[in-house]
Amino acid sequence: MDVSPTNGKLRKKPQQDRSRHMVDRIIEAGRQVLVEQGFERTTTNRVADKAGISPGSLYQYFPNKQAVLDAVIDRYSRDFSEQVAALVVPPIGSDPAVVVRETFAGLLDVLEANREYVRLVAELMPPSQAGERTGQLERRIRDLVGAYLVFAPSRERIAPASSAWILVRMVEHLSVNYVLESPDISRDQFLDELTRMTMAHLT
Amino acid sequence: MDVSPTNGKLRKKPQQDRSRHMVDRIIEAGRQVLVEQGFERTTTNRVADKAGISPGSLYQYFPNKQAVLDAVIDRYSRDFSEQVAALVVPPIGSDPAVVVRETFAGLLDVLEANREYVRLVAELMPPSQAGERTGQLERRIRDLVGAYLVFAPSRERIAPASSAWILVRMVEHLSVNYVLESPDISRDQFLDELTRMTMAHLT
DNA sequence: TAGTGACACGAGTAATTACTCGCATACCAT
DNA sequence: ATGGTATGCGAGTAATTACTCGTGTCACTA
Repeated sequence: MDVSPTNGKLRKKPQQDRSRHMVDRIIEAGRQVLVEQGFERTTTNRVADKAGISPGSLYQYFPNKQAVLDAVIDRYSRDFSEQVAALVVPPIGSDPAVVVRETFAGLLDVLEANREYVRLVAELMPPSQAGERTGQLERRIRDLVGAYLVFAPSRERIAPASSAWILVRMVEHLSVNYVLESPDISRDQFLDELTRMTMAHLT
Repeated sequence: MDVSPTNGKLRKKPQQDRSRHMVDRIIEAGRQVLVEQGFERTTTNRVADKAGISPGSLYQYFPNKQAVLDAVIDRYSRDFSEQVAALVVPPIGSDPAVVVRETFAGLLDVLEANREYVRLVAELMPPSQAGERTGQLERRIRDLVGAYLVFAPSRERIAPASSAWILVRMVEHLSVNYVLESPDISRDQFLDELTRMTMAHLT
């Protein structure tokens, strides 16, 4: 299993509709195999098989296995990123606690709507790709938190880098795990606690 | 790479000193390869090579590859568990915030002292073994948190299962990541924030 | 319709893997 | 010492892997 640092580029640009459709089928098959069989069992042959094509055809457009995986993640994260970005709606002047809570509620919605993607980057992908793996989720959430800080009343702002580290990680980890594990705790209660801890963390 | 559910038992009990020493060498070699090369590159042949023995000898005592990995984790976690267990020293009547902070400080010490083990279960091991993986760390920390709750003043107690879920995950994830990533945030500040958020979470 | 390049195929290859087996050697009780 | 048993060896095997290449088919242009 070659997990070398690879570009996610296509080897050749598909020019006919037929081949564009094939690239699509490969990515979709990659997603399915990844989700159904897990990372270890995701082989190029299996992906080709699932897509109903030959291994040779797969390599016509993807330079290597990693490129296929990258393409799968790419397709997913595009949607996800847009949805998270759309959450940044700062009603200035409102009660900060309310804004925080509503933002977290929105985040939870997005995570739930993208449960499969979340599971993919948080569970299925091997830690060897951790740099990229957590980056995906974390960067988005950091943006979200950061965007809030810009508009938040100054006394609510947290220290530049250090405390943001804590906040981002807490929010990300708790939210992701809440969605993935569906623990025995109501959504409202979860949001309450998360908000309360966040507010306690803000100066 | 066969990652099937396996027992961690030895195939044969070593009876002479010579062979007991060999089992030792294998486990130690397994640890080294795991840490130095990562999970993907940890093969039975490499472990045998590192131990300076033949692949055949490895399989004299270990039924399969997984058993070797299990043995490595086992050896580590024994130490770790004992150290965490030793942290449960409840000075009743003291200021709860102080007790919480000191307990977290102790936890941080233990994590730092076992940084290699923490990295192993949190980063190096594949998520496919997540059930066991996070279990290792999480169970210990849950014990720690739970033990505190027993002695805490009743008004500080958190709701039985639901809120404990949040608390345990927050403490575990933040502490582990603090130790692993060594972020640009002082130990005191980190402990302050962690304590404050925890106290905010307690009723 | 002929021709040309894009496309698809799938058997094949070299590398790596976990694991075995027949045989040699070291140890120990008698 | 001698026999038996525990120990150790390492070449070898079957399976799996990522990836290639020669061959044939398709679609578009002239």
